[in-house]
Amino acid sequence: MRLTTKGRYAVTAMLDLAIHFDKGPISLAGISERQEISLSYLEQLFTKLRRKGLVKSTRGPGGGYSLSRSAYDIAIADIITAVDEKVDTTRCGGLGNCQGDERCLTHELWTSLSDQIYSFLAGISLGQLTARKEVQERAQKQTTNVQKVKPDTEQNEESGLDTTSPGA
Amino acid sequence: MRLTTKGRYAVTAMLDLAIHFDKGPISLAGISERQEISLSYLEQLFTKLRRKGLVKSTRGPGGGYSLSRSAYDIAIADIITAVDEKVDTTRCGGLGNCQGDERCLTHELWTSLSDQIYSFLAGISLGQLTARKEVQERAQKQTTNVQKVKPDTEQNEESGLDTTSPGA
DNA sequence: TAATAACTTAGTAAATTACTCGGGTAATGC
DNA sequence: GCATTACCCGAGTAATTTACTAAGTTATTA
Repeated sequence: MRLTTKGRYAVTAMLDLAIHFDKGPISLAGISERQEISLSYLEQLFTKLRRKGLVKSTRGPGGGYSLSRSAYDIAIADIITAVDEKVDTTRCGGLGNCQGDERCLTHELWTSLSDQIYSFLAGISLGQLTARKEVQERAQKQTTNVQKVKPDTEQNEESGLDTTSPGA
Repeated sequence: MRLTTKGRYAVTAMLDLAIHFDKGPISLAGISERQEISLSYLEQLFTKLRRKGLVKSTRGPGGGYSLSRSAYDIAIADIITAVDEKVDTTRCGGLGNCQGDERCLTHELWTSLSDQIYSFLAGISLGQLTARKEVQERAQKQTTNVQKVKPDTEQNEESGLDTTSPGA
């Protein structure tokens, strides 16, 4: 299976969306800040996620993205296949032409591994993840961290430079 | 987890070794022909496999490699970790510093996925694979195919050029 | 001592990944 | 209605990794 940072970023971003579901559309700029993912890269990922029907978008000021259905109806496998195209560990892409026209010695091994991974990721939903305690705690922390770095909305750049710095 | 053709080649080569275990040391040249893997690349892989103690080598004519222990005591996971270094799907390599010093939102998800994959591959031995019917059949075919291509041992290059060619 | 085959190191083309850049376009609020 | 916000889209690109080659050296056997 193709498991790269692309898939990881996509899942992280979708989880951010699921966590802030109650706050209306979530801007990519916000996700970018909280999860430290480049905005342009997020745009690419969300184009795919939208085309696969996992999210819907709202344009204009106050706009952003939201989940197209319940977080409990979106499996991690859905997200990864949406951005990574295929979940497959074989060389031949499951076609069985790994060695000339024939299957290679280990063809069946990789197909059953692929099945295994897919089942695992298909069995976990975004909703389940949001319910986990460590996820909630970390999400809380991320929100306050971002607020600390950007006190208001970067209107006056020197506002944070007091003598009593929050420091350590 | 890092699952590339490198790991796949290593498993295929080791399986070839396990299948021809009874024929004494197996040369990399033979594996290269049967499995269609570049000889130099095999040499690199077997350097790692030897250092990890999975195979032992015999130098000189008639030499080659053989499994260092029973094929039933070598798990697929052993082979892949030997050549790919790590079985891990996290970005941080399991260190937990995926986002600054902290863990990212999805850290635990990837660690449990990694565990899942590892367990699967640790539960399958080379010996189990050799026992499978389709593997045996395919191995048989590979041997005869190679013999057809190289009738004797390429001593006289023109020997195959008869008027009654074997053709289709 | 000549052939064989393991061993070793260095390098490299091709592919992929993870981005950036620059320009759109639709919706909203003043 | 016009500025702003934020989605939308495609092309390009630096860095990394993969898969592989080249060119040797060392050990063993006949």
